[in-house]
Amino acid sequence: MSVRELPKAYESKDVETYWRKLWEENNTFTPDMDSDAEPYSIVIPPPNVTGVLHIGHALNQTLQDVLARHARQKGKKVLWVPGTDHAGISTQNVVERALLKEGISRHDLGREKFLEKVWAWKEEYGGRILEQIRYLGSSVDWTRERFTMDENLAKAVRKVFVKLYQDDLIYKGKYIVNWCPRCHTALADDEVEHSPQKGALWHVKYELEDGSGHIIIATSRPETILGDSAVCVYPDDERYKDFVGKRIIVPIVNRPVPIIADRYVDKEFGTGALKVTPCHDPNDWNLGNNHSLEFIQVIDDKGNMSEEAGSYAGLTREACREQIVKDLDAMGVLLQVEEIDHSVGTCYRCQTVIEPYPSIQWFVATTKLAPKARAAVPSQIEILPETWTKTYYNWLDNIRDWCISRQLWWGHRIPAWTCADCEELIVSETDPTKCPKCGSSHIEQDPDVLDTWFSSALWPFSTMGWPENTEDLKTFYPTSVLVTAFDILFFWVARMIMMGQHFMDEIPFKQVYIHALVRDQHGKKMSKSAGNGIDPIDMIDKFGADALRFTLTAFAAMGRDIRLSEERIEGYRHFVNKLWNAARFALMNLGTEKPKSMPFSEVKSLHHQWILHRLEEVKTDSENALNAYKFNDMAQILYKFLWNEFCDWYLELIKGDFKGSDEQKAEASFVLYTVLSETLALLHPIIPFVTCEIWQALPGNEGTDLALELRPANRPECLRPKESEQMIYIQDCIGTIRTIRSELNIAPALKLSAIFRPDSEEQKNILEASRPWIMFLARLENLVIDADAVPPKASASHVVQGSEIAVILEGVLDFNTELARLEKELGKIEKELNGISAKLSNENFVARAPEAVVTQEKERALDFQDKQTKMLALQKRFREVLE
RNA sequence: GGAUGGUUAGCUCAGUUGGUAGAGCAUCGGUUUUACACACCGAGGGUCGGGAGUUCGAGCCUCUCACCAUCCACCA
Repeated sequence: MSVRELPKAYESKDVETYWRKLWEENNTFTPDMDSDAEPYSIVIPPPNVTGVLHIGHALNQTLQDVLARHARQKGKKVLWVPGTDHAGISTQNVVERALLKEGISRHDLGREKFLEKVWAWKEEYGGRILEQIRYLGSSVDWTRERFTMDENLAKAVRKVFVKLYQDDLIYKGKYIVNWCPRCHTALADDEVEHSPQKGALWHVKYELEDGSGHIIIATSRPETILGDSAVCVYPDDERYKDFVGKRIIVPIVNRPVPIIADRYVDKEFGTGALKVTPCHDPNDWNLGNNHSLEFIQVIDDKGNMSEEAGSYAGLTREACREQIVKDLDAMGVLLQVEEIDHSVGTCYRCQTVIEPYPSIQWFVATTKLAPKARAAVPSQIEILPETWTKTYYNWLDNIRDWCISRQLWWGHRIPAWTCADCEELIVSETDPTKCPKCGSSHIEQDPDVLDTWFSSALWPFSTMGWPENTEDLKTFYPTSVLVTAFDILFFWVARMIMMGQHFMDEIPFKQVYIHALVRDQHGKKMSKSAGNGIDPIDMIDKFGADALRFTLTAFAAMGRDIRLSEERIEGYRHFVNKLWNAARFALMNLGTEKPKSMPFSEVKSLHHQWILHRLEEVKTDSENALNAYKFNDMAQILYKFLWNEFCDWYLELIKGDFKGSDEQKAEASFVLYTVLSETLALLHPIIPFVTCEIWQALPGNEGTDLALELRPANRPECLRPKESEQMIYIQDCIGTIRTIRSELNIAPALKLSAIFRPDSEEQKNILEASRPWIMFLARLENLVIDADAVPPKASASHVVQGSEIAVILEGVLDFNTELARLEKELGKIEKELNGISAKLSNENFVARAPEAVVTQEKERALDFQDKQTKMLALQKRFREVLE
């Protein structure tokens, strides 16, 4: 590779394409298994194979990449596993919809043909989201790409299922489950989303069979009246006490049913009497079992009224409700319609209203696995931010068994068979050919597949080759950290912990970092349907991947959601460009030779000492920030250093050096090269493309890849707090003159004269040494440094750290303006002094505050008094000019 | 109903054992100072949601109220 020169403007597109290709062709991010380095591993939260990269993925990817690249820089053996999830319902829906456009349903094709179609779809479009992840520059190991339906992962799934079954942790049974009539499958409790909706309570009169009275029942689902098999009241309820044990007539169907009593009923709600429909409500299901009631199923698997519904059979549940309400009204038993707000469960994939539906399903006894998973936090697994720990506990403490069977075709088919002859249930890792009990070959595999999250729960070890005891597994399990959003804490994180504990005898990750959800400017969750989404690919096209990455990193404060807008990304594009131009400036001055290195102890000039000192601080601070997962702090520390210190001051200060002596040039070249190189390395985890591009353009780096370089080591000998303070003093002096210029509206081109009156010998020396900088940066033509100098009356002055700075204004401007400025400044000082003296005159403060605080306040008071005295003198002098 | 987070400059947000309120963007004024107008120099702008308490001292700790989010549970 030859040296590639930096064009005048940063062109993200070409640069990103170049490096992406290079990294992939060289397998740059495939770990060296022979190395003895400390392992560091992350598994990607596998996005749905149907997915399109959204901004949340981009955040998730960026943070993981920052961690992975940083770990690599620390010399660790890093593995970051990429892959996708087969996403049962979503994918099946997508393919079904596509087929429907051709007028074909999956039933027309049959299971086998349909699955072929899904696989074909996956081959064609399933790589899309990984393709998009590539655009972000994620340093994953592409040679280890996984899919939850890969052969080996399927093997893992079967082994896990069989083992859990043998351990009595998987069981099969008939239960009322959440059923999506549109997707035509069961859903787990946490796959049901509750959304508030306007509804009604219909008050319906039920007559007692013996004619001795009636009970008014309030129901929000009148269509289920058809399936009523009891009326339930609270045991001691005065209103209904005498009715318990009698029979009551269900209207419409005229069915006599028992009146039962159960503490489950809430006396306060509605009329305090509950109609019981065991087949269509989970609570009623329990009542039905406990009280041995009749189970009458009036709604079928498609959400339509069944044969049991008599004349209503065939109607949709919505149409039936309408009709029944009319009929009840006609019969005169509908007494009242009360509007209510309640929440309705909907399918998290298609938003169809969930129907509680009794059916035979498979369950994982998560109630038994939960206590151990709970105990792992925080002793073995640290959840960050810590506040999520409580949420995690809360969920596990209230967990119910996990329904894992789905009535879909796309997914891991349940490895269970039933013998048609003897009804033996066979659960096996390998496909059986005959019944082990009766020897019959008439065996049928269970038609259901497993919940997508079942295979996802195995992801940390299945991707590494389990159940084989592979090198990957030995080296990289448990993984170092899991980075994810909180919305899948339950779906995924908790279940991975359970499975890891059960099958690996070890937790799957040591830390869980929960990052923010990305919202729009108004705090709304970004979504395609709301139309407020920011497409990361668009942003990359417009501003570059680095700009997007830096933005996301800078916004990733712990425990807070991110409100993102395009302007923010554009803003950080400026930062990338700033870095680019700083590098161009450096290259211009450095030439083509790598500067000759020198011992840092021989770096004598104040500005070099200062920037090297600051670089050390930045190394430490940014590292500490990242170790604490304070990504935003890390980004900000680097941003400010690069822009406000390196560019705004250091590059300006060395302009003179490059016009100066050979010695000056050599020193400046060496320090500039060092600081730029190391800053690039520090920034690299956040903005890999631009830093790599600049790096390879630096003399001596031809053909090298910054992604493979170690993080610059600390150099304690470069820490020079004292010299750093001195540099800041010089900056303050220059700033003061600039402020005077600006406030008095002095043309920038006009060169001025100034008198500095240092407060000490030390200050004098510093000022003398910095004379060229002050003259250049403050645009002076004449500078006197002398404690005894007397500034002319016509001058504007200011006090910096005890030294007076006077800008001579001889015939330059309006003196009233300067007087006004002085007065304003004096006002500020007085306000400060009042505050401090109020404190110091407070006996309690002096007596009780720590001595250091009191001393500090006293010193501040002295400083301000000194400043005040000097400025009052100036004011006086100035007034004399005006007279 | 239970829980969590938030309320700080016009906007988006930092603020680490309580000790001088910060940044970026936006605004305003000025600038062809040979890396960068995606820039440079400078300025203005906050009774830290309301109230009470603890303390010498509160953006930070306690209580309370309000509003905005979010999660969990759910009543027929």
